[in-house]
Amino acid sequence: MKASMPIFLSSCGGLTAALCCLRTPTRLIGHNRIVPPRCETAAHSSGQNTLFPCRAAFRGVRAHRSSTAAPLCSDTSAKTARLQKGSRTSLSAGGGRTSSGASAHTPVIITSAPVTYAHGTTESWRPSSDIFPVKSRGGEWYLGAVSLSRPRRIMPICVVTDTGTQVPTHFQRVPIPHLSLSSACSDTFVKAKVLQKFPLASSEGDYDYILKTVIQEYEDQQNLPSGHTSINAILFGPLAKDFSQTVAEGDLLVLAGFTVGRSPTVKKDGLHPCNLELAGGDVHIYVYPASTLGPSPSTVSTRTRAPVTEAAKSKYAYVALKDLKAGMVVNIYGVVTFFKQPFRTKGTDYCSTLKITDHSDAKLCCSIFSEKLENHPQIYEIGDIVRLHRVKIQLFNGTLNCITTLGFSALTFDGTVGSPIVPRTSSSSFHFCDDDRRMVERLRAWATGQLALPPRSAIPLSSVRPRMYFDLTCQLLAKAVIDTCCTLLKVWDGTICADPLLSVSVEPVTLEGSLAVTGGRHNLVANVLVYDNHVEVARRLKPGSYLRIYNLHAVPQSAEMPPGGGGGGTGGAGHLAFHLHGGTAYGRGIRVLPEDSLDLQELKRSLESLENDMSDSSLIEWCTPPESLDAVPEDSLTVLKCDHTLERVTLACVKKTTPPRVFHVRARLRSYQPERLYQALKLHCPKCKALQDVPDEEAIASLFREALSGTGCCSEPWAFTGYLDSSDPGRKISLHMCRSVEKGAKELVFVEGATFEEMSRLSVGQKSLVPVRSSDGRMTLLDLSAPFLFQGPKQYYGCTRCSQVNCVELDTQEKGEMDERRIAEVLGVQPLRYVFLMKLDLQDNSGCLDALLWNDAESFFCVPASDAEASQELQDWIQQTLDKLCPPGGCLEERPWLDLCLRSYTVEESGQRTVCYQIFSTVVSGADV
DNA sequence: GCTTAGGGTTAG
Repeated sequence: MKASMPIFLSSCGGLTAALCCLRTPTRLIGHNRIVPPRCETAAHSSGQNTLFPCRAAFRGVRAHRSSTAAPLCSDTSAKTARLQKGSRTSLSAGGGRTSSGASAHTPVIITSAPVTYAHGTTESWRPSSDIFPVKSRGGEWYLGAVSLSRPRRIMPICVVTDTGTQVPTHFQRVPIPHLSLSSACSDTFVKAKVLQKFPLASSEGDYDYILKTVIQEYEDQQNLPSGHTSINAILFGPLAKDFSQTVAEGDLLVLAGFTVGRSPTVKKDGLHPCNLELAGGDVHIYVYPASTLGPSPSTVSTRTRAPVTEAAKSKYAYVALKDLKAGMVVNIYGVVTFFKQPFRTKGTDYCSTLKITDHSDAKLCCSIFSEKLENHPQIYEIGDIVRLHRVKIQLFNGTLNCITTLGFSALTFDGTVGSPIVPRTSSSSFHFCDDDRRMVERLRAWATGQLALPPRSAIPLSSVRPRMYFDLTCQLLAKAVIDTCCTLLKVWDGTICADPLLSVSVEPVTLEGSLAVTGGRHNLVANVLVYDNHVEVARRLKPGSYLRIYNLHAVPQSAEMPPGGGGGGTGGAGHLAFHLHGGTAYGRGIRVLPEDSLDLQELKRSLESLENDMSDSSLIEWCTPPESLDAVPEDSLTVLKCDHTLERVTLACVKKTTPPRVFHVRARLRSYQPERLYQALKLHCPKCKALQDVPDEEAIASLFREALSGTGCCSEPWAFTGYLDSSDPGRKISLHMCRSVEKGAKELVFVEGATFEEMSRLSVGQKSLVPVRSSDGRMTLLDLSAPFLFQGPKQYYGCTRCSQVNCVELDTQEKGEMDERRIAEVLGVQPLRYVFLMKLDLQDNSGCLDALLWNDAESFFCVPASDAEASQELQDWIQQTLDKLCPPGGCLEERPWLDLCLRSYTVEESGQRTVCYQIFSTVVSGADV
């Protein structure tokens, strides 16, 4: 006898069995087990630290991406000459420029290096259409055909003198921090200032010349995204030569037609991990000479901006701290020995408290008042050097201190000997000269020899011990408001704490940011609880930014926390939580460190070595905002039905996280198993979790034939028995009705002596037929590998393990109809449930992933599996659906996108843990209408 | 125009 050996689905099983079953649907697999997800409803309920990336973290990004074609320059005054709408520039061969519009509407750009043709040129022209295409229409510049002529050598570098010029509206600006290896470069541009231009170099490769330049995102946007704002751009060939001749440091560029490559110097220069490569005819560069630019945009810190004036001698006098007297208004220099980040006073201002000393060995406490945070000195650590202008010396409690007076300003410098002397300031205009440089160097050198100066207190997470107070330099990954006086910050610094870290989970919707970049690695993420006055600062922090948190307290948990309690914290005794207590004692506070801060070097090294350990894609994950996925214009063929709002992530991101988790992904269906639908239909025992194939008809027919031999008389007290002629001469088919027929169970008929084919024919239009055989004078069911119940076209199976059938004794007290469940119960049969089980091979731009379609498969197709089993029409419908999701023969790029809700979970089999994924809460479009 | 703070651990 051919019997189905089931696959078992229980709490200790594995995925492989199910997949085996998919691959070899008619072969029977025994005693393997599959784990259904332990966490059926909420991935974060397991107590693990789970994160659901929140859209809010990228709000700024989206806002930016939607605003295409921002004016290149803010000056769009009426003096800007423009072409009339629809007009076209043409230039005569004989000399003077002619235009279909008035001369007042002549474009004032146009250059083709090495000779620049600018507004008012007397160069002679003739029509040509093969030159750098520029067209002005409605006041905007387009890349399109234009008839300018007499090009000598036409290169795609344009010097723009019209400050109202705009880029074509279909071009989209990409902020440099958002560039990644996977960036789509067509119809995009970057807008950046030339920080550094290296000398033109000759090259032996495909190009004769090569030139490197460092450009920086042009800071004219509110909420400039965090990340690397400076990037290397490499120009090749004639372009490099022209760039060398045309462009100067300080110029503003608009670059289009570039490609993005990996920067080989990222470790050395600490700039963007990618570089821009510019070669060939697709490249277009608009150059806005520094002289034509207005004042620098003011929305972003100008900490690295070059001073406006630089002279050898200072026009300011600085007083040594030992020479200060009460009542003086002075300019001073000092080395910071204590400081508090600006905090709100009871008055109108923020106050920074600092204590400084200098080579005269005097000490001075300073109170800096300003209602603008940017006017406060940007002090990152003890040892920094400050220059304070116009402070008033006063006596308080017998000691001198100083406070700000009108005209106060501050510069801050890193205190490390030998490091670049770059003043930190928000002021666009400040005086800085060689005297200042010498003063900073002198104070640095002096401070280095001062043992009395307090040590710097920033340490990595790996050095943190329980109960310590310390300063942490870190990157903010995500944050969540806990209540009005507490905010949670999830941070990391790339090092692993020796003590286990407390894990704090919060409602997914409240979390802003993403932990995806950590790849789900344990003990990397510190949970910082920020209290009281620091909540205001925390509210302004953007995930991805770099922070220094001062006087952070490592607090070991005293006892095991109750599951789900205590604000979602999990972890046993000794797990470290980090508290930034209220108040400003010991300089407690938070400071955002700029991307290019020297103070971030160690952190970046740690994060870099982590990244090297992880796949390259992790970098791309971090650099690529999820909005790039949103940009996919196609509609999805599936619809999410879940009630949670999750940031959509890539499949690579899904694979990097630790289960259990829930994700939203958008992917294409590369293939699916099994290929034949009937093989996807399984029988599942809800009791023992066994999963088995639906027996094929031949096997069932064989069971029925075997049962014929046992036919004989039995002594069941049937209420009624009728007989039918069978297809075999002499064989009768008995139809028994039990005594309960008198009570209403009349549609339950026991059929003895029928073949499977006869049984199938008999069941047409019948409510409930149960095939039986006689054994030792008693009536019993057939082997449970055959259906135990026929209802019209539907056939029901029982679990051979869990059913307890002896003889059929149907002396029930039933009244009315019995459904299949009740019939099974009365017969002692544990019914099996029809289920779908498929493996979908998904792919997106980041990679591929196998996901099971199982528990939610019926709702995915909106077809009950038991109905599909009996309905050719429904099976055809499912097959057509699968053909739509994964058109046979088509290439992957042509396949539709599918929005999917995925859940990850772990299964354990033979001591091996495997991560599995299932599709949930997803419905094929139109299936549910 | 004046005031604010005036260092020195929360107690979650």
